[in-house]
Amino acid sequence: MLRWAISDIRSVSAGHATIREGEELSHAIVLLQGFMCRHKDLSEGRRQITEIHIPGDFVDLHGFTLKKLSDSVTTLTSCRIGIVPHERLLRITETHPHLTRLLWFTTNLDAAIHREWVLSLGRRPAIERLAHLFCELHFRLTLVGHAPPETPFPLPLTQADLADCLGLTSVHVNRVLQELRDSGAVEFRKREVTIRDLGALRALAEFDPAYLHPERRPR
Amino acid sequence: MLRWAISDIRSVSAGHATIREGEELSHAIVLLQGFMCRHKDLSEGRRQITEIHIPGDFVDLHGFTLKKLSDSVTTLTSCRIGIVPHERLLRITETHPHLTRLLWFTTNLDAAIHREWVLSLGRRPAIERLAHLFCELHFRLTLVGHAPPETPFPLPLTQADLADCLGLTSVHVNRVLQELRDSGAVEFRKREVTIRDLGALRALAEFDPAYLHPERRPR
DNA sequence: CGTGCCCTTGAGTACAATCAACGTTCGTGG
DNA sequence: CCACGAACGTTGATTGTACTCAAGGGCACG
Repeated sequence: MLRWAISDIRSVSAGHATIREGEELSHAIVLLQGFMCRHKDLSEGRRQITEIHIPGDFVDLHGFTLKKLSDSVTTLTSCRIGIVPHERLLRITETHPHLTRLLWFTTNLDAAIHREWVLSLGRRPAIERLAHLFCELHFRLTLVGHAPPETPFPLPLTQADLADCLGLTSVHVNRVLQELRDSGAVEFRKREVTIRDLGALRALAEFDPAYLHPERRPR
Repeated sequence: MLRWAISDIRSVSAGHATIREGEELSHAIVLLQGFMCRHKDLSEGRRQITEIHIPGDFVDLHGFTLKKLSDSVTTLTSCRIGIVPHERLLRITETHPHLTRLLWFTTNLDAAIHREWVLSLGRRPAIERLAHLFCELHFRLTLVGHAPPETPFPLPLTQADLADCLGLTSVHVNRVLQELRDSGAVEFRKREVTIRDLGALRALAEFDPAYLHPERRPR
């Protein structure tokens, strides 16, 4: 059913600004392969990433009702994306209430992730922020089968990207990453995360996956 | 139509935890009068407010698809709230696609506000965060006719509440508030905001109301 | 085998936190 | 009506987390 909604599949290269803030949208994008991020930019090069997208995510489904985004979407790696015309989404809302609620659910999930990030940025110190981000991505990747348990999983972000997720500088991320490595909880090297002690990592981050609503996911 | 969805109207006193994290929901709440906030809590009393709700807001519409919230909702003042059973929302999604998209839109608006907060918390210094929050609330209150232009408008938060919105301590909020007052842009006293120079305030905050999508609001 | 991107380290600084005390306002009950 | 207590706001002194600036190293890719 959702497969039917995809009108086209495309490849996009890494570092490509797929959607720019303020653009008028006529279709939505499902990420099929690769990593993307949503971000907002301020003067003087200040940049804040608002979400990391992994395969399976709709990256701009909220654009179906908003029509214009107030943030941008950029590829972190080369990606394969599915194009879903708003017109087909409109038809789904007219004829498939259940599917509509499912789509609505996925945007609400994004919002729940945003709120967790607000909490991190507002109230967690740098080391907990990093730990929490690793927990979140590990959990989400596991849900879609992209993080084999107990092995390193790919996370194609630079330390500067991590800094833009966490409201830090890359210099500080570098130091905190070393702290995490020394603590034995988790390592991040060459765009790969190796979790050494998941329990310790989650405890440090006060990570509770409930906000990701794994029990209500389709498929 | 939305009026019909409300099964009951209730009064709630100030400081009342209306919804607690993890509760199973069977109805949604529209705020008719008063102020509420959504927040998440961490160990050792750390608290982060994730959104301020004003009259007209659905405070937990995302709970319709998520069923369990990962945050709590608390009244800031005494409030009048409308109860909207999920069962009626379900019926709306089955029979009124347009209205469904409208409800979906409002939850996407919440997410857009969350993203702006992520940006503030991650990349704006304290004074800009405060300025931006005042801009946001002024703009939203104006949209629903609760902030007469050019006069003080009520904002029933303590400095500690502001701190919990902005990821600061109340001590620091106090100092930054004085700075803002001295700058001539805005004053906050006795739970009232007086904007002295809206242009300067918005410039300081780099406030662009586009993310609030005023053009797509119903009513 | 350079050139650019990313990571690492060091030294000095600043913004915001903590700790602590005191002031103000307001509601309540004696 | 005044006395008291609680909640909120203000101020000062000190500390610490994270930033800035700066320089150097590793590595991949052309």
